[in-house]
Amino acid sequence: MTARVPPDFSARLLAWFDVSGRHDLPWQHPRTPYRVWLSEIMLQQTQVKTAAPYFQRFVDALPTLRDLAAAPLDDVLALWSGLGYYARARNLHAAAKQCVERHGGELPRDLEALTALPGVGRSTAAAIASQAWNDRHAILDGNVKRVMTRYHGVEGYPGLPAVERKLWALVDEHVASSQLPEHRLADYTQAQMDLGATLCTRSDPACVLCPLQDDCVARREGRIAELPTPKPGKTPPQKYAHVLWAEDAQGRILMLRRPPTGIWASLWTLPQADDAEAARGWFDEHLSGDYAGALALPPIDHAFSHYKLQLQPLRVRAEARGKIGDNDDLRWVAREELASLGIPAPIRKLLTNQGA
DNA sequence: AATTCGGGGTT
DNA sequence: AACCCAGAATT
Repeated sequence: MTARVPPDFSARLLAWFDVSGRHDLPWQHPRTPYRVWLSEIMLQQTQVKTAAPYFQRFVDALPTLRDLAAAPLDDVLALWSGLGYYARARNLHAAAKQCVERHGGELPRDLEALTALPGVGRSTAAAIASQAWNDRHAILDGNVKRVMTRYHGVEGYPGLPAVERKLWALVDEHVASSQLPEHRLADYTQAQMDLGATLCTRSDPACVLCPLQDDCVARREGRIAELPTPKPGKTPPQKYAHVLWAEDAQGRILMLRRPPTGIWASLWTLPQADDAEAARGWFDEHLSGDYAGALALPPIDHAFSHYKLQLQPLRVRAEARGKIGDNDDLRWVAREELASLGIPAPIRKLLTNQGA
């Protein structure tokens, strides 16, 4: 299904971008490869409004790729704390080290080398190359998928491999257009994302303002509300766990670092157990105190994309039974120190809300 | 190629 | 509560 691309497609899009695009995003000034890369990683599955303050804080703390590579992982995770998808932070850190070792401390200007970096896939690599160096590569993120499915009337959930394959073919065809000047690939990439984010939105798109409205299939056929095809629904399983909020006489909280893989990898959390008995067992093994007098706090509901988790917090005064502190993955943490640790959002909320 | 992984915000 | 969001890694 090779769809025809009007010769003035990119010209119309760029003209719209010059007037109505976003030209003042934090990573655009200055637009260095490091800042472009960082922004692209932060913006994976994350809206601009959410990522922007994190970006500013991150580059203030770690202004260059070499700063990032030299920083402890805990510092990077702390800067990421609250942003979600923490594998992105670990991959970012690993990729920075890789750039120092293999690419002279710079991002490689090569699509394959970029894709070889952890956390960088085809679309992100193309976004970096086009935005940092105006190289001619097509991206396919959520915004572009939405624009393309509507403009070309592509049916089927865009996350399906077969549909995604069609969409890649389409965006490649668009970017190959001779009407797209060499020096405007960065703008072209940004224009598509801006169009998708600000105008061709999921619900109630502003078609009357769209530079592509005249030849948009969804618009012409009145199928704007049906495209892109929504994700097939499925009910995620409900899981339960208990978390132990143990506090010593000085008001410090016992926290542990999760393993480097799996959920909340490498983040600091409260000790967690599958059920009440296991929680009691963990307490008896590591702590002593008035477990019977523990306070059961209101349960926390947290949703992941593939399951739901309800956490039952139990707050208890305790002291260490053996030595705690000689193990780097389990230690007492003062409240003032919480801000500097990478902590999952629901746990941070629990510790902060129920404060002193 | 298909499946799995995964956190916060919005509606 | 369902759904969305500048996807990548794994199998």
